[in-house]
Amino acid sequence: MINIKENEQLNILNHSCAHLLAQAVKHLYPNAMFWVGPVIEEGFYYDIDLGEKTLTEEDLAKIEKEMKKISKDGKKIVRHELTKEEALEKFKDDPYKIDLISRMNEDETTISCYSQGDFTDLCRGPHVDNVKLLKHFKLIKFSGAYWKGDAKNKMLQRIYGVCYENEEDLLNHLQELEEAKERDHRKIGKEQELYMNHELVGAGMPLWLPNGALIRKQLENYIYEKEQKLGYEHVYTPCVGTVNLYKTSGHWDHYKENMFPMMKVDEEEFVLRPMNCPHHMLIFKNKMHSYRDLPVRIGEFATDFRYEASGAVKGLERVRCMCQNDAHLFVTPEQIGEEFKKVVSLILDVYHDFGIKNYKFRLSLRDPEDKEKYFDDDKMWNEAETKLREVLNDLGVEYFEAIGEAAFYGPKLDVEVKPAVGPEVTLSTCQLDFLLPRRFDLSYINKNGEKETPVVLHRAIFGTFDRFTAFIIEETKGRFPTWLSPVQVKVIPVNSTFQGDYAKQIKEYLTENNIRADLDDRDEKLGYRLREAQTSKVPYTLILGDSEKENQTISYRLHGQKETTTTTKEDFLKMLKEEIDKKTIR
RNA sequence: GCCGAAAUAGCUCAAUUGGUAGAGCAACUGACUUGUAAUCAGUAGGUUCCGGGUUCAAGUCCUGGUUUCGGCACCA
Repeated sequence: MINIKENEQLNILNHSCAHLLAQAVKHLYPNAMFWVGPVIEEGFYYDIDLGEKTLTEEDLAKIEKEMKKISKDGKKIVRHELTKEEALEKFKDDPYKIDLISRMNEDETTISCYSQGDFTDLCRGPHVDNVKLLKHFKLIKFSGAYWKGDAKNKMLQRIYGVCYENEEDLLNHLQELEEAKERDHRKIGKEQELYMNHELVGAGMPLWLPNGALIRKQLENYIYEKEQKLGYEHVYTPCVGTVNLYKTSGHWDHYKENMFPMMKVDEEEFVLRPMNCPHHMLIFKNKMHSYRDLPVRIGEFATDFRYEASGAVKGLERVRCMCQNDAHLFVTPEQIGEEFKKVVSLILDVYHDFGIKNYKFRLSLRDPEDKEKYFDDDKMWNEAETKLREVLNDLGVEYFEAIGEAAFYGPKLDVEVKPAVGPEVTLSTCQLDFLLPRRFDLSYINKNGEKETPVVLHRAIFGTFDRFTAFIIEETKGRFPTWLSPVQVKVIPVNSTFQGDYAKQIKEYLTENNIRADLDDRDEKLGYRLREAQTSKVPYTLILGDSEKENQTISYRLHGQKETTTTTKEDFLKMLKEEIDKKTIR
């Protein structure tokens, strides 16, 4: 999909279209007041105060119609400058504009406006020079949005739209939106019986069905092997902990609102755990460590519970019960760089295996002004942030910095990906932490026989298995690579009466050799069963008839292909095994 | 949590102003015995998300809740 924001022509077009939208809204709702109408990757939006009025689908259609009408009228778009005083006078009844005008810098003497026909709006521009150039647009959706993005403020109404230079591009865009819906993991999750939800279980509490559970198990095995080879030690720890555990870690003060509420048993207070760091800290503390032992890498596939806002839960992507691919790395200060590098390399390695290409590294830093949110120790923060930058620059990894996105205990590197539908999410993360080891009074003995506090790296390569599975469903559009497919081979006898035994025999042969094979010897036409094998996206379909039986061969067809290849069962198995071992992406 | 919308058979969806809840696919039964993307016929399947209300009458209207969807806010 084209990034409209980064395409100069489309950027101007879409921003101009936002003004056209505002003008149309003003015609239909004269009391409407306007906040801002920026261009975003997928088009534009405008935040509008419509007073008591809330929009409907029909309203959207009306607005669009009015926009077409204004466009046809073909008024010129004219830029003019106002002094601050003139602007304040002109928009004196509009608190939103006054807010914008009052933000003018000291050195700015005038503020620019754009007028088109009967409509004028503050704007830096640039714009196209006539509304008639805005022809190929579509209003996509509308919703509430907080003024200035702050939940404490009033909610305005936001209308999203998109504009292109020609009808073909617009239609392409709309078609891409439709196609994105087709690969939404929630749709495929239902079609392929990967997971389900039930209102009795609760929102954000997915139940993994056999097919989904199988995929997840493969992912677990895959990353477990990788981590073992890299010197990780895996543990199991309880999903419930005392409140004191989280008071010790400091999480209680920062996140108790987002935890499932405390439960009291006799005189003890417990919570469902929202993360595993405290447990792993205590495991480290369980014995003395020499600097020679470090890094110590404690890994766990750990189930956590977070009380995500009701409006935030989404399929497998944002849930209230999740399983983290978690690990805590205990290192000496000198080892930070090297160990951080290893984590980034592991991320790159895994993404390569899965063929993941569209991702962004985000260096999440604290907002130094926000003393509330972040642990207050400037030296620690500066040290940590410098260290991460150093390593990233050293590795030559492209990244962007995000102020105010850090964890309360330290900066982090996040990997952002875009799901089929909805905003970007974090997949992998690696966080630097000087605080937690101190709070748990962790130590190791250094070269000089002195106690020293280790530094901790929190990291999750898959993030959570839930979210990673969601992502991989969308990446593959439900056409999983053979090693991940719940069913790898569908065995179909041409006629179940005549070749059924042979098919059964082949199916058994594959099953005994650890291939997930399914026999479809139903009394249905071959075409019907083949069609079903194709639509269910099974990687390999075996077709066994009289000629295969006589020659003791098998004929197979790869998903999405018409051609059939005939070979022996031994050669077929060998080929399959090789493909599965290599974890080849189809 | 906030602003909207939605919830009907296992799935995808119908049901006019409030007036007998239907279809396709799937399932089951039978016939057909099949060589590369849907054989035919029949059967069964519903407290219309859950409470409460209005009405002679509610899938439809009102109301409280749950879940889902589109955004916003949040995301250790």
